[in-house]
Amino acid sequence: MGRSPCCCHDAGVKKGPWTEEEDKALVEHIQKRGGHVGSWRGLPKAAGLNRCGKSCRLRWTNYLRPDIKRGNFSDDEERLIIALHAGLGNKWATIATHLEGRTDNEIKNYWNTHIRKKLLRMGVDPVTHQQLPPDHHLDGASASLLPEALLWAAAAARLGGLDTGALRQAQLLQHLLHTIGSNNDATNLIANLAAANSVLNSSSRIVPSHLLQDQMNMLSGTNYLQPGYLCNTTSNFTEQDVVQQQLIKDMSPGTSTFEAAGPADQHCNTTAAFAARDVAPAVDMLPVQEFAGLMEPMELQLPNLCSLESDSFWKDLLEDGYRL
DNA sequence: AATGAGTTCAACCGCCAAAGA
DNA sequence: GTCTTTGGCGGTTGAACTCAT
Repeated sequence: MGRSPCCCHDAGVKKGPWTEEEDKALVEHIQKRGGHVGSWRGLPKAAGLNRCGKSCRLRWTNYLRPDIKRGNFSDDEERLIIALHAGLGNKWATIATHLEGRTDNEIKNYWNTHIRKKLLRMGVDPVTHQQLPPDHHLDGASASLLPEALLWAAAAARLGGLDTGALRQAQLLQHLLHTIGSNNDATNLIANLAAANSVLNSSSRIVPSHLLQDQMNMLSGTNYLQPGYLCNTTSNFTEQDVVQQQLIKDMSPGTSTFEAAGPADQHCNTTAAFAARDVAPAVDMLPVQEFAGLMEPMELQLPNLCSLESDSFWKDLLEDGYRL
């Protein structure tokens, strides 16, 4: 025999919205035990609640826990959710572990009510993160792996046990991905990916050659990196981004390539400007030299580059990518 | 002010893997 | 080793709220 049946099936157990009194009883009970719940099944009786243990757990984890952050999602949080969802899919609990004080339920709700609609308005499939065809009818093959997800997986596999140098490489790669996301020229993108591979660490490449080839094959048959996908996705918060604030300072107003960029890209603010100036060299330029020149000033700014995330964040994210 | 449509989000439902008996 | 429960997860619902007419 196993354990006794779950209380959830008991008749007379209250359901629906929680009252203030119930909240108070639950919080006081858990606090009395030093924040340790023990058995959720036994909790309602011990706390004097006519509720199912499962309902108590949900109420505590999604609403009453003291470390839950209230209020609107910040722009950084929104960007992080999109990036994590691109790699992890609907794994809300895993995504929630990367957003301090946010619950999986809250993130799921925010995705379904805000981000999902936003992406659809932009013509981006919120499931695959690929651009929808003009008629918005997806074919089955469009659910292929993302370039970003593939790169993350490759980076994670490559890094294994993280050290400072490897972490730095990952940060640079992350920034590169963000930058090239606003570039509409697949040829230049491939050239710069190859360059990045060479420059980041010539003795220990982040992106294995065969995966880079996969990227090239994928990009040649996809419209994922259409103008403004990532930069439009993030267009309402990149102004606050530390990296881009730095880039604004670096930009000279009369830079010809910036002025030559289309209105849509200019709308994408500094990310597009950065891409137009530095990451989209003519095909006949030497990509390695171009990229080396690009990375040099960035490396000096590294302490600010990923101010949003801690080292453990990156380690966790890379491990998630590896498990994909 | 009344009403209906649209939106939000707390809570529930059902499934599954892990663990206990 | 098998059966059963528990805890956790993702999907879904519906009451409350907001907005437009």
